[in-house]
Parts: sequence; structure tokens; C-alpha cells
Amino acid sequence: MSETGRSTRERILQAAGKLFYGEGIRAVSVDAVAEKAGLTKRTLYYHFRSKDDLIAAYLEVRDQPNLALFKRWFAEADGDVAAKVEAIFRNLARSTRHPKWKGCGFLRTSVELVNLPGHPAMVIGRAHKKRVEDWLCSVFEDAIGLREARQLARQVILLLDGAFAVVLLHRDPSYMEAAGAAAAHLVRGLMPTPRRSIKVAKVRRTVRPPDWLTHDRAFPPPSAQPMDRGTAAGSRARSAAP
Amino acid sequence: MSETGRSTRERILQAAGKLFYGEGIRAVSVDAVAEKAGLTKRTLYYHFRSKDDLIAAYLEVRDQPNLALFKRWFAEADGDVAAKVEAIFRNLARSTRHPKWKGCGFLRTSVELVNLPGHPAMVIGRAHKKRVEDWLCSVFEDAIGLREARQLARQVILLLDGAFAVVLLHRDPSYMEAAGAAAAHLVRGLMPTPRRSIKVAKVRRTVRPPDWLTHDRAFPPPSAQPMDRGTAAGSRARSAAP
DNA sequence: TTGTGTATATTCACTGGTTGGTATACATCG
DNA sequence: CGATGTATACCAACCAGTGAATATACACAA
Repeated sequence: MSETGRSTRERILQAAGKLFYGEGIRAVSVDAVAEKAGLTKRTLYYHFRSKDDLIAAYLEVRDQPNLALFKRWFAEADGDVAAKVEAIFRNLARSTRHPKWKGCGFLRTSVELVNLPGHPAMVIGRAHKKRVEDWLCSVFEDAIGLREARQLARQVILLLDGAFAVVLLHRDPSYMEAAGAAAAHLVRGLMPTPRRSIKVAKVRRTVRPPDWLTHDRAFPPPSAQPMDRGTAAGSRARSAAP
Repeated sequence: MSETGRSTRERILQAAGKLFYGEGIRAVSVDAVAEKAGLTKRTLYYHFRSKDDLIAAYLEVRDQPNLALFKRWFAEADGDVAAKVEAIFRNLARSTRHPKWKGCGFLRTSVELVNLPGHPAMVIGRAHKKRVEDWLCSVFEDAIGLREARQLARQVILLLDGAFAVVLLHRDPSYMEAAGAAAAHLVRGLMPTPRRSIKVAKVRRTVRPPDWLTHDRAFPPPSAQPMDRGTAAGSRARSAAP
């Protein structure tokens, strides 16, 4: 609670974030995190019950900023919904060119904990992906009809996570753009208004619902309060590694 | 290589396959593999130079059978190419319901070795995925005569690998079927023959030229340079880092 | 048949190092 | 004082990989 206490905890989280994301959770020892944070392992264990707790905290920290980034990219893009969705992929493609980019931390963690489905980090990862999907779904509901929105959101998510995996494997950002093109095509195939005029549509045309414009500008939180934080006594299996 | 030698090697590979796929390569020790194979660790090291060699061999074994399975599912399915592609996803969805299913071993290994791009297992994994993509590409070229076959094959691969990741995370096979529907929709959108409406694609446009693949964006990008098309072919092989 | 040489195949016991996690004590501060 | 942090030192378990000895198979000679 003290000032030094909070900053220490955040220093640990920052070090853990860099190391876990950069090298993988099993490849990083608690000692390495402590050393990077500039303190002793014992101090780390004062702030976090276990390595598993630290892993969960590492993902939890990244949850909201990640979704917020998607929303920002979507909001700042011009064009219709399809173009805005594609803009997310385009921004992501730019990110993947950074040498420190290592795919999606949530997916990678879920792979490393594949046999611990109840691990708190897995719960957080699933919740995060669901949150992105729900946000996309709400976006599509506003622009299209209800029924296909869920399926469409899922398919965009599939392309997104597929691109994370494939670009990480091949280290070729063009896959991310191919995914964006596919996503835009899927969205456009379900859009009600025939987009014949290519030129005028720079800014959203005022289609029927006048409220969706305002609704689009101000993004409502997908759900009031997230995070069923808890099950702190998880204490699942150990993560051993060379 | 006497008779016993080969069978011993295969016993090791079988044990390694079950353990590596079931629990992950970093979670499984060499001792565990040796014990499961019913021999000593020293014997294992007689047949394989190192654990990394064993990992590579584990993936190499699965390369051809995996692709052959896709080809079989494709060949045995009825309907047009889109339906045949969708059949792959449907068969895969059935596979994911098996409790021992743990996603794609190639992708999972690439995640665990994310910082060793020159690792032999990574090379094998990339080659495998490329092989599946090339096969799909040739299917689209031969059966439909598509010029955009390469891009289409990549997008189907993206949906495939995305489904592997997402189904593994949520343990919900319906994502695999959603991916299949999306893939079929993408394929069908490029098929030359007049198409009948099937399933998901309810709203159907009647535009002839499938120009969406050529990265046309229906709306002009705000700034001049939309995206820098990277080298479409050629995956850069980064030099190994220890 | 028996003996011997040689390459293959396998085992036991071990190394040096790392792992997640602790016991204990010391420090700082309201 | 007592609560909150931090540090030194330590643990038992586990890790990938190895040295030295041995067991087995087979080829060839006497």
C-alpha cells in the first residue's frame, strides 16, 4: 500500500511482462524476473504468492490496454465497418514488424499452460478473447443484423488469432494483411448497403440509424465490470523448464 | 541399424510423440520420455543427439501423415471445392472433441521455441505449414483456375490455424465449424460457376470481379500509402540464436 | 565347433547447474 | 511497538547431458 510498495509491485510486473512476453513463461525463471526488477526473489514472493499468480497478473495487466488499442484503431480509421476492421489488421501488421513482437501473449500463454485449463491465467486469457469478440459483435450488431453478428465476430477473431500464430511462425507480416483482406471481405459480404459508389464514402454515409453514429463514436464498455479475480489459491501445478 | 535398433528408435519416437504433444515439449523431460519408452535416458541419447534433435524428429514424423489426412478428407468429401474445403474443417471439428486433442503440434512447438527461429523443429514446422498451403494453392489453381489461388490458400490456412488456437483456448469446437463456414464462403466467392446459396452466406452480392483479393479498398485510404506489400514469397529465415 | 575381434546397443551412476519456494533476520517507518 | 518491505542464505527436486562399463550381435578364422 505504501508508495514504495506499489512502485515495487509495478516494477515486478513490468519486468515480468517484458520477460514473459519476450521469452515465454516457462522459459523465464522467477529469479530472472526478480533480477530484472532489481530486487530479490524473496521480495518478489512477498508481493506475489507464486509464479502462477505472477503469470496471471502479467496477463491481467495487458487485458484492457489491448482491447483499448483495437478500439482506438477501429475508431480512428476511415471508411465503413469493413474498412475499419481491416484497419485493425493493418495496424497489427505494422506492429509485427517490430523485432520484439512475439505474437499474442494470451494465446502463447494458453499454449504453455495447455494442460492446466483451470489456471487463473487461462481464465483471464479466455475472458480477454471473449471480450474482444463481444466488442466486435456489438459493432456488427449496430451495423448489421443481430443473427449474423455473432458468427461474423467469431470469424474475424479466427482470422485475427490465426494471423497471430502464422505470422509468428513464418515471420511474414503479409499474412496479417491477407487476414485483414479476408475479414473485410466477410464483413462486406454481410453489409446491408450496397457499396457501389467508391468515392463519396470517405466518411460514414448517414445510413438509416442516426444513433449508431453516436454509438460508434463513444464506445460503450462491453460489460460493466470484468474480472472474476480470485481463486488466488490456485496453486496449480508447477511450471518446470530448462 | 539392426532390427532392434529401429524398433527402439520408433519406440522412443512414439513415446516422445505422445508426451510432447500431450504436455508440451518444455514440460516433458528427457527422463520422462525414456521412462515411457521403457529404456534408459542414456540409451535415448544414443539414438538422438540431444533433446532438440528429438523434438525435431517428433515433428518430422507427423508431417506427411498430417497432410495426407487433409488430402483424404478433401478427396472423400462431396460437393464443389468450397464444400470439400469445409469438409476438412468439419472433420477437424470432430477431432477436437477427443479429450486428448491438444491443438496443432507444429504451432504449439513454434510457440515454445519462439526465440529460436533457427531451431530444426521450427524449420520443420514452417515447411509443414508451407506444404499444406502449397497443396491448397494447387487445388485452387487446378480446380478453379484461380489467379488468386495463393492468397486464397493463405486465407484458408489463416482460418485453419486460427481455429486450432481458438478451439484450444476455449475448448469449443463450434469455432472450428465457424472457420469452415468462413473458408467456404471465401472460396465460393471466387468460384467461377454460378453459385447457389448455401448456409451462412445469406446476403449475396452479384459482383462479378472478385477484386477484393487484390487489396482494393472500397474507400480511398486517408493517407497516400496504404500498405507496403512485403515480399509475398520467400519467408525470411533468421539466423539461429543460441 | 569354438574362439576372437568389432561395431552396435544398452545400463548405472553421476555431473554441474537451475528450478520454485522458504527460514530467518534485518531495515524502515507510522 | 508492529506492520510493511527487503536481503542473505538455503532447500529439495529436477534438469539436460556424460563417462565408463557392459551386453549383444555378427563376421571370420582355426
